[in-house]
Amino acid sequence: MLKYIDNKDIFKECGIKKTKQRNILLNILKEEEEPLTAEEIFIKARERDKYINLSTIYRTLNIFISKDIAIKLNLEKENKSMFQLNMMDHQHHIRCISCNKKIRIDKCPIIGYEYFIEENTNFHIIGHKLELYGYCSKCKDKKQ
Amino acid sequence: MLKYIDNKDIFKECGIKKTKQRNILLNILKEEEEPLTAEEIFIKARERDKYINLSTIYRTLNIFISKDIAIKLNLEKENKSMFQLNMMDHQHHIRCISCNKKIRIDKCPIIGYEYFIEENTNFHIIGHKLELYGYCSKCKDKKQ
DNA sequence: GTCCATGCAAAGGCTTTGCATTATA
DNA sequence: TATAATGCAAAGCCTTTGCATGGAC
Repeated sequence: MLKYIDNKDIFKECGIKKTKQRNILLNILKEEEEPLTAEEIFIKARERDKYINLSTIYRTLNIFISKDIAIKLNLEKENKSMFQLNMMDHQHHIRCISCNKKIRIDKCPIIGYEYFIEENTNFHIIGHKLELYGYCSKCKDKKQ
Repeated sequence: MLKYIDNKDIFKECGIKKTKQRNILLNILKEEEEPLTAEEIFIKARERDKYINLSTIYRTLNIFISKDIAIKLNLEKENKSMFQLNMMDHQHHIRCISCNKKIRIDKCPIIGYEYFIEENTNFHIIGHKLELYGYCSKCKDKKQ
């Protein structure tokens, strides 16, 4: 899991430079269980670097997302995005009900929604199972 | 299902006035299977009313959402919201793994995501099953 | 006739971008 | 030293809001 890998190695693996700002932001994401808005991240970052700029936050988060270090969530009630460390161990699949082909879905739509549901139901959510099903591209064509 | 209920009755039930603009917008949502951005709705609406304004679109959609006529989706890749007729027949539950209590989740996090997955996988999605589980508020407290 | 809805224009809020400066490899 | 990252300010885009006008009940 990303959380336990050294920042230096993560940056190296992604081919991006290690900077003080990126280090701070990655630490914040690692420390935080829940998704954060850019502004919340900004506030936390300012506690560690008095001069870090909001545009650096956004630029860095976008790089993290493109490198799959982080994921971006858009909760329904919010009109701002939330960001979270990419929990890479979490996987879902979509299954073809005709030929049984399976493909992996690499982004879980429920992360972030769990958080939203927790707020609304007062449940503490431990996990979920999601199964999507339909017709794969080949079987879809055959049907027509 | 909302789709087959007369607009006039929907407005009456919600206690809002029937206007030409609201009628047009509700028809657009009823006709469309897929979620639309405010701008897409605006363009379609302009074909039916040359003078309808974007702010009316947003205002009306927000009213529709507050009345549960429509739902708002925030897909991860987009930074704008998408809107869709509320398919009220679709339900999920969250289950307490301690006392087995179940509560209904009234908004499905997968609607809209199916659409996104279809684009990325070329599947034609027929449906999905989602099960969330955790500890309800009472059992959560007992544990502590 | 009253109150709510609309159009228009302007403002608000989140996010991105251009450019000069600074820091990394 | 060359290249990439940052800070700052400004712009961009989506969405909301104030206000006068128009329309529904």
